[in-house]
Amino acid sequence: MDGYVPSAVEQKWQRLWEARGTNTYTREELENAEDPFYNLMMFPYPSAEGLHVGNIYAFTGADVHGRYQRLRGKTVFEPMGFDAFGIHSENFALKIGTHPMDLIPSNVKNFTRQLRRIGGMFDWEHSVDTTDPSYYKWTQWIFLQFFKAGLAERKEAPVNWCPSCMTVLANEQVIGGECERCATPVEQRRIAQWFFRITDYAQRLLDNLDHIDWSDTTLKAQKNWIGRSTGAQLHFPVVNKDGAETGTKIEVYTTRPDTVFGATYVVLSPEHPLVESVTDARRRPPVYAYVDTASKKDLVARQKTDKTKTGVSTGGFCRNPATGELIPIWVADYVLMDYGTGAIMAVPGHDTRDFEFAEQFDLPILRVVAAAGDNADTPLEEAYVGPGRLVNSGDFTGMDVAESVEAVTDWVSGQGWGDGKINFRLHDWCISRQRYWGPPIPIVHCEACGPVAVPEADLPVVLPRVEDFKPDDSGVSPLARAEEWYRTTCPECSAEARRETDVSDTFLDSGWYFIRYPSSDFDDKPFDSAITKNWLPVNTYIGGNEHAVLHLLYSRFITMVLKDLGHIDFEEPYDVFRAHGLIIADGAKMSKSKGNVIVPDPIIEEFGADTFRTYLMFLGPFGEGGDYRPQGIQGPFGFLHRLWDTSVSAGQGEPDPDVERKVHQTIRQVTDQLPALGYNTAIAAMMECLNVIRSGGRSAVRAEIEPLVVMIAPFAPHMAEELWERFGHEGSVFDGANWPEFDASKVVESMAKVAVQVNGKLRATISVPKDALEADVIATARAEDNVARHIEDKDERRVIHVPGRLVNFVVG
RNA sequence: GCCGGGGUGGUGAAAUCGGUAAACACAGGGGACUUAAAAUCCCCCGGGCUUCGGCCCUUGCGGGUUCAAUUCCCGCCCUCGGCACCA
Repeated sequence: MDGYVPSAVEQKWQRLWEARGTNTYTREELENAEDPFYNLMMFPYPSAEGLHVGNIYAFTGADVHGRYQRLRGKTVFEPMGFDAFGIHSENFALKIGTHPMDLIPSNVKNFTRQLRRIGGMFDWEHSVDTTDPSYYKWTQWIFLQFFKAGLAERKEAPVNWCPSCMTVLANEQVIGGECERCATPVEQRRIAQWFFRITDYAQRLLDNLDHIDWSDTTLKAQKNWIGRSTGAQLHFPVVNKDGAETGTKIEVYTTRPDTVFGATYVVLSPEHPLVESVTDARRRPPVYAYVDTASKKDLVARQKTDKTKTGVSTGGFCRNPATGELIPIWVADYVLMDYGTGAIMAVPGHDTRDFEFAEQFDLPILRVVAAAGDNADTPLEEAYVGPGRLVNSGDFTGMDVAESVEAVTDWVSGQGWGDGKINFRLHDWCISRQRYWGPPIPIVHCEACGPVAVPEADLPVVLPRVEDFKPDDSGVSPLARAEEWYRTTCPECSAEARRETDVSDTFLDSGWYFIRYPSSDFDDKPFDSAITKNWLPVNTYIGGNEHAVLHLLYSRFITMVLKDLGHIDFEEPYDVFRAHGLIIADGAKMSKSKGNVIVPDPIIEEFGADTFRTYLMFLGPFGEGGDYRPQGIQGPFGFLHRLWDTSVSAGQGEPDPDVERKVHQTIRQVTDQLPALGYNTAIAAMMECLNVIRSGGRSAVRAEIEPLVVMIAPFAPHMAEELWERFGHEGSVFDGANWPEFDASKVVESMAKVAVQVNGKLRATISVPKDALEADVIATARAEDNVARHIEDKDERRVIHVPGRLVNFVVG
């Protein structure tokens, strides 16, 4: 008998798959595919280190799903590509002094080699590389569709700026107000940037969450991120020194319009346009100084919540429209310009932030909500935000807060100084990056015509190879130094003009790649409509929850817009999304600094890809991740060896009835668990089954072992192919609906094991016929020595019988 | 602070429409086979007590509901991930 040699089997089948085109499709095959199943996984960023275990874990879990669908007879399209633009590649390239245009291709090559080695069912004929001009040509095309539809606009926005690195920093690169690399204090700068108007779609992005089948945690993350809140927008009239209205009104947004009677001051954000006009002449120096300081702070420090509140009085006043009283106007950086109207009515009695601020600056705190047991004069030790009744609130005094929001809003809008309003936390999507390594934004700036779209026929706007791509003090992209590149003529008036020198965000690259995959061989269009119709939306998308918000939200948004513009006929890109867990080592996230990074190549070398895949799927629930322990791989390794030995030595003949029952039970369980991504328990069930088949050293007949070979195929595809061939089948196990069926009549047990308890404590276990009468089961249970001992001399109060599970005697 | 996971043997974990807690596997121990080793097969493996029949305790902690709670309810603690003054 020949033994299992993983490397030989794996090389053989990887060669055969490639030669036969087992996993690749031609254009005609994609057009005509029957029962198509688009199995998508999040494409990787091809780092210089190569694939890490986390990647392999995610891809294997997704590949298992695709292979299972294929064994069920679906035509499964499972593409793989590379998300290779962006700041990570660029910083790494700068660090090692290699140009990203040289670095990325070699990383991609290495990734491809590793990906082939783990035995994924990837269609390499339909790969994408976001840095390839043939791909980003269409990323630019998408930008143009947004631009033409009025969904892309240029406006000033603050960014983090490190004066030492001379670069724009992302929020996560600012640690404690300092640059993560050089510890220089970070400043804020205002730069004109391109935005996509995702907030126009906020409500739809939220509503659709109700009818897509996604992991619950992901849905919740999206919901929170969109952050819909209902409230009201109120106007507070500004008054002059004599108390007369100036005609200017401060718009505030509040979710608690019912507490307006308790608004004892108003706060403007430092960036608010009314700051200047409401400030009293004598208060200008401190107010301007405060605004100046606030604008210099980096964006992260600006939003820190644990610092003590700062602010400055403007000396100006406005009228609380509910009480008619004059209240002061302050400026404070705890009010953010980007949310609501950039101004708030402060209700210190019932908002913790306002309370804190009022204490700090000795502003009046008024109670307008009383909890049960409190009255209008009960002093407030802290802001009260709970339920209760309105007090000190004019005609509304006495009303329950549960109804008061609506009632006050109605009153306010009747009075004409406000209206109900819905707000979203979601901001417009800033897609500009003042960086080099990304697709140039396809816009030409012309003195006369303003920003003009590059004609689609002129795409792609190729990113030029510039050797000096280091960012500098200008705060604009390194492309702004490539004069021969950016100088051009206006597509509309032919005057001298200048190209946009910002590149776009990588989330734009990854926002539509799944649409490109099946059409990746078309040069003349981003996607073919017939193929797109046949394959999209994606059936199952598997990826990490770290992308629960941004990537998934942006790709939903792009899909929605493409639908509205008539390019596609669906608006949600992924029917099913499942988040996988994180793989950790020694109870901690893998990281170089901890020295617990698992390098996959030597493991595959030693045990083979099939064992590695099976182990990764076995070590914990796929949705939750697990702890990688090097020794644990012995389990699946031994299991696959035993499965091999059992298969190659299997004889002909009738299956043993007990073994056959176990096999059918196993088919049922695995068929149940695989589509639900219950991989670890499915593998355990197969191990258990093999243990029964081999128990006492018995050898199997083929009918007993063959279903197991097919069921292990998603996990150990190479080995399954080899054994399938040795069983005498033609071609690949994955060509055809070869998944085994279980026979319900062969699953049932004739005897049931029943637990016998006395007062809930286990006293015996009995075996009774499955269809035994209740009276007989109870009689058998009562007759057990150890049961009889515990119930004699006692009152029997109740007997509980759960058929097939237990009998419980309640005595006392 | 808020949102979302999660806390079960020496270890990774299973079992959550309430019904025998610890399946499967790793590590460990014992045995069979072998000249030997590997492989394979069999047995033990949460803690304590035991007259070897069993008994008691045990799913982060404290309460509760129930004949019965890892599972449901209330109040805590710890931990991981995400968000962070969102008015």
